[in-house]
Amino acid sequence: MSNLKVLPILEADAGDGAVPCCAPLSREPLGVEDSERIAVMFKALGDPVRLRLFSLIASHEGGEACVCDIQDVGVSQPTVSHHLKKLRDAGLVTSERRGTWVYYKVAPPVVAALAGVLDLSS
Amino acid sequence: MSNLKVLPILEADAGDGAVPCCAPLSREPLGVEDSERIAVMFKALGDPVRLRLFSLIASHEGGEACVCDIQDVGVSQPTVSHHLKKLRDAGLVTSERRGTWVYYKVAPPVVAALAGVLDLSS
DNA sequence: CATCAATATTGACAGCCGTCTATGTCGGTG
DNA sequence: CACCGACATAGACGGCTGTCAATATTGATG
Repeated sequence: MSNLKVLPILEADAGDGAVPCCAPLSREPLGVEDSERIAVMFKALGDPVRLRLFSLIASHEGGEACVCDIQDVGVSQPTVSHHLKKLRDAGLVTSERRGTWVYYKVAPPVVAALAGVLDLSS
Repeated sequence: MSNLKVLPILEADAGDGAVPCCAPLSREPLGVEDSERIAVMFKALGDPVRLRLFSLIASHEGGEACVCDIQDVGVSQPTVSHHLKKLRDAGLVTSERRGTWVYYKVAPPVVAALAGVLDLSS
């Protein structure tokens, strides 16, 4: 059995605990290119509102959430939309329109990548 | 045996894989307070130069590095110093003066906290 | 004490970022 | 087609951030 768990969202997607993006932080220093790519993800999570939005999406039933479910974070609706766009541009979430509503969910490869950076692969 | 590894730096420090700071991102939404505290860490890692500096410290022999060992990241010396201060203010690293040199190392509780946020505790 | 090497601090400046209001777009409904 | 609700985009604005050159501080060394 696997003692190693990542996000539930990921478990349904792939059984590998492999590092999909780059070397772990603690093994060898990040190259310039890797650091730029990964910093984009950390930067996106580096705002309290965005972190809460991401958390709300990740913890929502089914691993996805409608904007209307998560938009009560203390800022205006356009600001929420702006932050969700940033999360999407950073590759952390994906969005899909279904009728009137837009659903966001955590992008599967991403959290695995972050986990890999923190050295969880072995 | 433990299938679960965190940073080597941490392994020597504590055997627990417990969550030291807050609920994992994927289980329940982060509170306002938690999100602000954790966002500080992500934000500090959200700059390519700081991420490289952190990686250089984490991957350096003994888990610590002198500034002179890691300051070749393409920016001026004051800028390196500025970034190291930011990492320290974010609680990601600690610094210690030994003679002429200043040594930085990864703050043990921190990476465990980040790992906890990404849900690696169970 | 004078000097040097390693690191930190200060001050300045351009550019990015988070926020808002106003407005646009798109789908559903009558 | 007209209207409404959900969400996105545009534009503006104040504040923060990354960078540098210049200077200060701190410890070792002669």
